[in-house]
Amino acid sequence: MTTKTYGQYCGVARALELVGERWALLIIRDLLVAPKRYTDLRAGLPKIPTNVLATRLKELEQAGIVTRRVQPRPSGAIVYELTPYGADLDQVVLALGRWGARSLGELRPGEIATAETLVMALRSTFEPGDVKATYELRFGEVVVHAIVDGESLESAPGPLPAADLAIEAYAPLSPLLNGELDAKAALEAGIVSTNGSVAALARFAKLFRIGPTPAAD
Amino acid sequence: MTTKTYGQYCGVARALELVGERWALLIIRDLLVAPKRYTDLRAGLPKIPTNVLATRLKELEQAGIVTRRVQPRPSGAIVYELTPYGADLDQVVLALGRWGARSLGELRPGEIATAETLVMALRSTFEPGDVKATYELRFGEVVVHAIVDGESLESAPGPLPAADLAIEAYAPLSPLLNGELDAKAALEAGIVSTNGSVAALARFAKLFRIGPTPAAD
DNA sequence: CTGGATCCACACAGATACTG
DNA sequence: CAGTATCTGTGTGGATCCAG
Repeated sequence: MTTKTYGQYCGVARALELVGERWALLIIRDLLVAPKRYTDLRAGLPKIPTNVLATRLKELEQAGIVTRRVQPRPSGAIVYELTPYGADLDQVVLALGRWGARSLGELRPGEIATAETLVMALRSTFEPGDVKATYELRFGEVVVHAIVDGESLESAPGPLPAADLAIEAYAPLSPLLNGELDAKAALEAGIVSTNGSVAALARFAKLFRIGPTPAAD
Repeated sequence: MTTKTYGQYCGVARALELVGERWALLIIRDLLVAPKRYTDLRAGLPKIPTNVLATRLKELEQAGIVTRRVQPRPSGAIVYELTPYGADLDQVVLALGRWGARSLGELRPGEIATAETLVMALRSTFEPGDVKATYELRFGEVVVHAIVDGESLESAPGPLPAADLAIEAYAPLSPLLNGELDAKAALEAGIVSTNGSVAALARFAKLFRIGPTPAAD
């Protein structure tokens, strides 16, 4: 947003001037998971017009939120990465995701779920405790993992072959993600399948606030 | 946003579809402080085109975020109020305000500070403790108060005559609001004046994470 | 193939005037 | 007070094209 100000001396207004334009926070969401190239961003946001993506990246770079880096040869690739300042938007994105997930109903036609979305969903619903465990979560082609060690969570795209619990989730994912269904019921309803015990699944569900009544078997 | 979707099965994307349009979160910010009439909203957002305000209110009402209520006679006034669902956006607005406040520099020409902004700034920087105190904060015409009782904070527009500490703040407010100046230095630099002790001011600064090194005298 | 730039059509925002 | 109407301009969407 170049000259489009809200005319308010206010943190909320300033934030919206910087990252309030269309697509900006979705680009940032994807960069919060990992640095990415232009093409990776396009792949994760298939509906973004290429000129809008290019414009946003320039604006975000100008605002000091994103840096554009050219990889050393031979790759020579151009990588977009969040600055520490931009990375501080994680709390904003997580709060938005928590709130918006409640309005997630059925997967609508033409709508996609990416690994970045699943990673942010896990991060936004994580509740620190004293559990130590590793998980792999699959949703069709999309595979992410989570490594929980007490207070800390590390979640990223990709499998985790040695995971304590591997979960296969099917659409609709929303009842699972926003607490309308508990883990045991989800298993029985065939919404998830797992190669672990129901107890392990319930522990997973509790860690990530999935399901209103995490049941142990 | 009626038919403008991001094509992503994602809480962040859904949230942005609901409240990501221009002015929407600023309207919500003001309604988080208190229910308001159309004219009150206009007064707090002088730069919003009236047709945009009307459109947003209709969209937010349709989305179940805002309700439109007609007061009983004789007032007959129309009041806009957040639903519980809409009120849950407080964490989003507070996170945005915290992040954006860091980019708040000088008060720019034509820019205004409202009571709603100050209230949200206090709420977003509050750190629970075991302090029990009341404050009145004045910034020109704008007056807000804060009542702290341990974990709980109640902050709203308007004075609080019996406040333990009354603070008069002058522009630029930003060094005070985003931690570039400590309370004692702010007092000495004439950025604030107070009818309380420096110790009380330092306690206020610490409660609201104002200033890097809350100094006691 | 990556990393964009260019062009066009249009919906939405901005500004202002007007009304029940 | 609480909006609607109208006009204009810019940002967005969508498609295509281009250079390294």
